[in-house]
Amino acid sequence: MAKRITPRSVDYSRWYTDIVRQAELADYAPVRGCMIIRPYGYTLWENIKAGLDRRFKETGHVNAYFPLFIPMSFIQKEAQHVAGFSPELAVVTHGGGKKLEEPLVVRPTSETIIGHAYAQWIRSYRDLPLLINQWCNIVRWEKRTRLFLRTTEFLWQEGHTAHATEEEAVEETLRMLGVYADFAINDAAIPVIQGKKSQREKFAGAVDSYTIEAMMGNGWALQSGTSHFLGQNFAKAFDIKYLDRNNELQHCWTTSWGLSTRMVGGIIMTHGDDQGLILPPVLAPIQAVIVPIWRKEKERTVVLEAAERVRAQLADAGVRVKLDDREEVSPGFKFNDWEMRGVPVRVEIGPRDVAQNAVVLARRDRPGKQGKAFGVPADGVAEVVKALLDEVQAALLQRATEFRGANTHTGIRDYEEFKEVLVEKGGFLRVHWAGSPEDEDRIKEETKATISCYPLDIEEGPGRCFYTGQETDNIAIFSRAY
RNA sequence: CGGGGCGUAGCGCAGCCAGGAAGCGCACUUGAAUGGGGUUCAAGUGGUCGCCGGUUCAAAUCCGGCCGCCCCGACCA
Repeated sequence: MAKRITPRSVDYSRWYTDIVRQAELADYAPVRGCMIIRPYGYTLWENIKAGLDRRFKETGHVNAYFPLFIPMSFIQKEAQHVAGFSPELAVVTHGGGKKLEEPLVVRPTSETIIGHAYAQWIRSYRDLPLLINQWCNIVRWEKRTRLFLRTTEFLWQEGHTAHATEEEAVEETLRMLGVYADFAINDAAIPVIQGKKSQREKFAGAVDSYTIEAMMGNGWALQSGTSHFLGQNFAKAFDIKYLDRNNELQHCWTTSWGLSTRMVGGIIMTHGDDQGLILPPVLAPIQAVIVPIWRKEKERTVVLEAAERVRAQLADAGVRVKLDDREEVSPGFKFNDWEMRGVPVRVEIGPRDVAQNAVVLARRDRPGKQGKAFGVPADGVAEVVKALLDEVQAALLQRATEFRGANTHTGIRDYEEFKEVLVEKGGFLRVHWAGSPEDEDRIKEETKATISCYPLDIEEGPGRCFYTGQETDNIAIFSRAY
């Protein structure tokens, strides 16, 4: 078996691509920048969807579907929006063999077409708030693409809400940011920082953009979900108005928030190691895999019977389990194969185990013998496995949190030190910041680092900006970013 | 869109400079033995050499054009 993963230390991008291809998450499509999401990768996405969708419903949102095609004129109604998205639009100019009167944009996001609908649906304050989400595909003509992280077409959800007051809309924006953070931390085991985007990095058309930022295994930041306070920008562009209690016509305040298949890339780069993928149990398509081991034909039968009993026991307990009864590959091969695919827990059953009515359990997050428990009684193994899955879930979050802590640098006093730390250590540089957008641009040009966010929770007191020397309360996190 | 690299079997590559029978490793198929950390042996299957054109008796190889992919930059979830 020649399947090998390029070690992270040799080439981090190749390591990433190797995992995506070899774990069969996705393949390149015949069209540039597009990907085929394979069943294993798609099941992971389905589990992400389930975790988010449940949270959306719990917070009062409902799902709907809006069209893929958006009239070009819609995109042009909001000045910032059109400026931001024009370069990456895919446009349909012909239909049914004829040139269209008005070109249709393949949705790069749906604020405009949803705004159009909201303008018709909303009449009175009694219609508010309007809380709708949609799951769909998106097309943005990106110059440079990478599987899951940035593809020409991707899958996501986009929530779009309309509110009577600014306060309510801001509250919604932050509530959904919190929902994303809760999902990332508890389901994906990815510690994230909730923060505000700099004006330079915010969504085209938003008043303020908020983000959950995660640290990848190479120290780079990944914006893993965003929530936008849109003010009245789109309400004004699309005439989304309501009559308030005093019978006065008011513009609505709107929000939008999205999380995409990029999250899959985040999971890979947060947890994976040189053996391959490591999936958090809550989201893993297969939570436990059973590898039977035998020598002789007689052993084969009893081992497979025992393995099947364990499989049934786990399945009944609600564990997503697979019995790998392939005969053409050796147990050793299967160990490596499932490790590469990131399955959190492996159950090994051989003749010796059957003899003592026991199994061997191995956890993916601890390689080799350290992660193995021998002689686990087969009766009641389901409870043990479930507890182990919880343990692995917690351990992944803890490890990622410690990694982020170890690679977050504070107390940087000046620009020289900033550059030195960035080059030598990388990771997040958490600094006092009072610079202008132009300063931000200059730093990006000189160091490639950007402001990944202004974190919302700040323990630091006032301090001196490392760049301008000004006294400030404001904290920024700089880093290289995807 | 600029810089670099690469297109030969499913994957990774050699062959090209110096034109003359399309090869190697892995994967795949079949059989046998094996099976507690990437098993071994044997026999097989599989190719419009990225595409189009040119030179030549003869092109994977030389010449011209085009296309695609990967990496690095400017732009972005």
